[in-house]
Amino acid sequence: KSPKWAIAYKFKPEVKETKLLDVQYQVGRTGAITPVASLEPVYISGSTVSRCTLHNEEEIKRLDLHLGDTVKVIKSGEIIPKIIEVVTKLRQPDSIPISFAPFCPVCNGELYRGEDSPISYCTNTNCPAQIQRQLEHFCSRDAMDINGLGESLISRFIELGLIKCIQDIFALDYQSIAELDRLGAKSAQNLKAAVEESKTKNFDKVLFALGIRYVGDKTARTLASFFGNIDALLTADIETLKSVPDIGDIVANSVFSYMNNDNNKILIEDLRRIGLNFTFTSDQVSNALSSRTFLVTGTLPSLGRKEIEALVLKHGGKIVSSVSKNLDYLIVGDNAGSKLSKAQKLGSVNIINEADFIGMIEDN
DNA sequence: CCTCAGATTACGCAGGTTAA
DNA sequence: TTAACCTGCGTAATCTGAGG
Repeated sequence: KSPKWAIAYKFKPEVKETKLLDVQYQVGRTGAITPVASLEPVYISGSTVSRCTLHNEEEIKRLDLHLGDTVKVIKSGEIIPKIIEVVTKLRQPDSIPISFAPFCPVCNGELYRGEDSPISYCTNTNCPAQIQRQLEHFCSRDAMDINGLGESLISRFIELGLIKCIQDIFALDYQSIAELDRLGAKSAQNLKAAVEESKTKNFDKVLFALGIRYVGDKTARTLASFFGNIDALLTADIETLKSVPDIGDIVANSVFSYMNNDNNKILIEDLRRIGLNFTFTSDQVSNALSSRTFLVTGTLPSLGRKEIEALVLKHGGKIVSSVSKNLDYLIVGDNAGSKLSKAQKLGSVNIINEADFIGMIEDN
């Protein structure tokens, strides 16, 4: 068995030194506080790096970061910036050690960090940052896919008081939006069309969009197809939830408490009234790919990845998110990266192209 | 207890669209 | 033409849940 670093460092990464200018704290959808380093921009392996995640409090301690420190930076896998260490001999003697944010950087709410968790969470459920991230998640491509309503527009709409909660997305006043700076009649019309389009999304996307803790896109689909509709989920007890394949104690409890929270019940009823889809419609047309797993890497000649992934599901196959011995087929396009080399190394994965894949399903 | 995969959070680039 | 923004492509690190 090869050690982990053999995959991570296929090429010896380029190491550059730069300065730590600041540490900012981001608040995620779940309230997780993530420290991010602001760096003096430095050119490494083909692009300029100016920010770098520090993951959590322990990582800051491990590196023993001080403000203004000179740090060594690499791009892991040629993509993701990482601080590997501090050049301590260049440290100013009076420099201040970085201490983790004592409160939520956005709402000043108390932070909570569990006994054996390295991650701190903002405990204020009304934290504006959390609400903004929840809205972004709801509109995002893999959820309701409301084209045009991204990070910056959501932030503007919140500031203008146009949006306070998910329901408000469906009650926007497009005439006043058309008069906003840098928007116009065309933008407003596009946005309206995108919001309407989202009402046709299948139940699994809606369930994912709600942003229930531990329920990502795959778990959402599992739950949607098992229960079939929201009422079955709303009334499911813990035991029933745990009986679903791939659902264990923690996820079952997370779903149960979401479904039994009064605010969430109101949200679901409002969205149902607005016309969102709370019943799962199977779009499966054949069993040609049943019990086989697929993954796409690179850019395919004619189909987008989302299209391929939809086709796999339609024919009864399963999409996985990483290369492992459980992967049956890797569909490879141009500019494939580390997934291809990992699959070749494993040897057990069938490596195919778009045409091969089409061939597998075309008689159905 | 161990292994694997999913969930979450993160960064960079190219390219398209739209308003100004 | 340009600025601003979004989309859609690529990726890693970390933690943690699920299940053998």
